[in-house]
Amino acid sequence: MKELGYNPHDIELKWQKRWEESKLFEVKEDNSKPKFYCLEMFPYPSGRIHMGHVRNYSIGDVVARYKRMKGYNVLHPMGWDAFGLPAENAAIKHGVHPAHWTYENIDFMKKQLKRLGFSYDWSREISTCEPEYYKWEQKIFIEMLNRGLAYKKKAPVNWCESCSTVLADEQVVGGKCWRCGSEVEVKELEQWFLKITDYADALLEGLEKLRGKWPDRVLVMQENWIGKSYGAEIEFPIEGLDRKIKVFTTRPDTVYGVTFMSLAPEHPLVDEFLKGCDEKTKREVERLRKQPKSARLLESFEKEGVFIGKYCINPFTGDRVPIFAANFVIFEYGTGAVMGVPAHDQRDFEFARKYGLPIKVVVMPKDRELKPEEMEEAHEGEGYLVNSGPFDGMYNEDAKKAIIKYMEERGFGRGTVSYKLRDWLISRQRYWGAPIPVVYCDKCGIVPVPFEELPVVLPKDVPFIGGGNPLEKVREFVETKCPKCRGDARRETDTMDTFVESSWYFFRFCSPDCNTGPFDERAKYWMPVDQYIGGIEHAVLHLLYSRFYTMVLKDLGYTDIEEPFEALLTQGMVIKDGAKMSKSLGNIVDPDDMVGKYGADTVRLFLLFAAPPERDLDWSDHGIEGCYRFLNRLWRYIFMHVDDVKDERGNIDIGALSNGGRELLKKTHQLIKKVTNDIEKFRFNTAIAFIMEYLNFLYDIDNSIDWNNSNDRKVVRFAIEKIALLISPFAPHFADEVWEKLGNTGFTLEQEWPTYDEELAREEMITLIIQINGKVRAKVDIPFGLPEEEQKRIALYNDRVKSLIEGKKVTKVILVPNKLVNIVVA
RNA sequence: GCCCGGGUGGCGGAAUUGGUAGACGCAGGGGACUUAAAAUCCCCUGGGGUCAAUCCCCGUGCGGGUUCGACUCCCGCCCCGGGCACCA
Repeated sequence: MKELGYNPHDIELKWQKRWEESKLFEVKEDNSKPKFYCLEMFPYPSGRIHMGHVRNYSIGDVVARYKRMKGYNVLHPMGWDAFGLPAENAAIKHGVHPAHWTYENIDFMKKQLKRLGFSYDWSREISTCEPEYYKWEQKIFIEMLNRGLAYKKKAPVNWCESCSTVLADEQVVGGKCWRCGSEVEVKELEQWFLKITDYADALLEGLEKLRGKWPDRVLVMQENWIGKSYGAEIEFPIEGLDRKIKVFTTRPDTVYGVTFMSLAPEHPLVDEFLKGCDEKTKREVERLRKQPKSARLLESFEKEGVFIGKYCINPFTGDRVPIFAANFVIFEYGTGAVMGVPAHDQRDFEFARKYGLPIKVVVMPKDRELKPEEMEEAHEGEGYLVNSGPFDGMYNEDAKKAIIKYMEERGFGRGTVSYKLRDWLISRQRYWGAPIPVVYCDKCGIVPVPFEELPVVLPKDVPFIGGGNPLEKVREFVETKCPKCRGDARRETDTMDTFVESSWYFFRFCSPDCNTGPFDERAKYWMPVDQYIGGIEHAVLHLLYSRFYTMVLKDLGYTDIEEPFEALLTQGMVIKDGAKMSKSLGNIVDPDDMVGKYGADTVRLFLLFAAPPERDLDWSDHGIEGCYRFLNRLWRYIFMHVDDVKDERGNIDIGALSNGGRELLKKTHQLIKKVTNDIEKFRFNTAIAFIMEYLNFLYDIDNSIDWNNSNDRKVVRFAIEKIALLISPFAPHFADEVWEKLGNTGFTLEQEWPTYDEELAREEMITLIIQINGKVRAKVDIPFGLPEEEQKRIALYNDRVKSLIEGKKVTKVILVPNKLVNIVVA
């Protein structure tokens, strides 16, 4: 018997070659099998794969391989989110062309992924920077433009100076750029937007369908982001002018308590009123306007207002109400105007106290009497209306409805809803992105590029010197003819946000070679994605945009799918020494080093074993050592016995087994059951733990196996074969090597997932726990399934129990059959 | 402030339709093998008590409660991570 050491490097390269040669991972539509679309978020080709990628893709590979063995026709593609700023920054810094930089990275990272042995159908690989890809993105954009879903407007937008481009709201995190972390400023610019707000309700309702299949926190984050609130619009006439101020409020029940009005400093009415104001007031308002938006949005920021000399009339009371420009009012939210009710809104309360404005109580709590002069804070809770004319005495929740009805009948207000979600700003003033396919003509205005002329190809020859979009400097690109009138025209030089590419790439994977549209009927077979796996950081970015795009594609007639991702798994970060791996902390562990040292199977196994997928994973150099030891130990066991059992095929005669053989058979069925159930629940860590436990068991009973008994040997063969199949999703190279050593042909991936026999998996002996008053006092091994009375009797007549309960009164005996007896004594 | 997670040995983590707390791995200690080391194999390892035990007490962030029995359920807190937040 020769015993060779475990050599992951040789084994892994051998199987990777064979998988590739046999096109094992390539799939076609096949109606005879149920389909399963398993997708992991595709990477940005930044240069090297990092441990977070490896974790993400290891999880995905378990799912894809397991489902394949379960008989599904599995689509498991991979590609590149290839447009983006780092490529362009590299060009400016090092003088390499972004395309060159990107393709080199793709090349390198693809090799890394292949070396890890993931089961991707590489024939479907896509890179979003290719004209064959973004051509369709441009077509969809034009269709959106034609439907009014894409539009251009001048608006205050987020500007990142260090990236020298604008950002969408979702891409500003805590006032900082999501990519580079530098402070974002507000600029007034004319920009392209996508009308995601048209889909606010659909996006919200869609979340209901995803409940239970997406993590709750992602649903909550999207819900918060959409920020739907119910309320009313109320119109306040302006004194001495035939104009009205429209406010949005969620508390129409407090309208009788309005004592001032506040407008966002940017509100157009403020400009009008300022005309009649003195210089000091003008300067004050100007000062408020100049306060940086990011600072203004902090709760701790001082609330300031300026009286701008005008009054409006409360349509309910006829009261004269002074109008302020106030820095806490956000122009973009609601109507940019807020009615001030100091008695019932904390912020208004503070404002009123600061500027000496009256406080009028209109909602009285049940249990106490509010007196304005004694109040220390606003009463924002429930109560009954007072000082509210015809609504006095009404419970405030009922009053909301009654007041809305009242003003709707009289025409100065109505019930409405408001959203926090704003339209998606997609223009980027950078080169390395998909060109926005429109031209500007002095005569015809904004003209979309006709379909036949797509794609608008990104010119290759541009100067990368930094400072502004290089496309503007390319005359051959900018100077063009108007598609309508053929006159001189200017081409749009903004490119699209790279989140646009990733909003529909999962459709493209279904038919990546389609040249008649973004995708074809094959998408109907594959979509939706059955299991999507990626980081939580995309909760309101990519995952929201993709849902929006899918809905748009449905409305444009491209698909019937409503939600792109049927189920979502968000994996945690890989951290080291309590912090996220980063260059600055110097705690990066490079996957290549680990693969070089231990092999891909060990690296994958460790990432799956060290923590459940959704939780953060602490990288441990010792921990991976343990997984390597485990594979070595498993290898040794198998090669100690493989020659003895290799030819022992055929049915096992259970009656002819030794005790050891019978035990092993039972434990093997338990193994199949445990691993199967755990994978179904994404509990890969406990599945692997049980395989480890099983291996310890194999060593323990090695001497109890009757090696002269052919049936015992058959059981050992059975055990080794099942291990190979069960470990295949976690350590596929190892699995195929074992499979082959057993004299089998083909790949484990092509085998059926093992099934277990409930009867054979059952323990015939169980440990009965005997408690007295809830404390464990004895344990006794008894056969499974004894009559209940018998189990109680065994407990009560146990020697130790007898001595402990002697002289005491047994008041109750509780039995959990085959598990536990609790004897309650007085 | 509001909304989600989470708090279990020296560490990563097991165990919840309420039923042996600490599986598995790491680290640590002891032993075997070896001239030696590495590798491997075996044993021990939550805290405390007792000469010792197959014994007793304590123990799942804290304080109460429900229950024969609580890591698990309920009430009130504390701490950590994340999201939202002057949103009218």
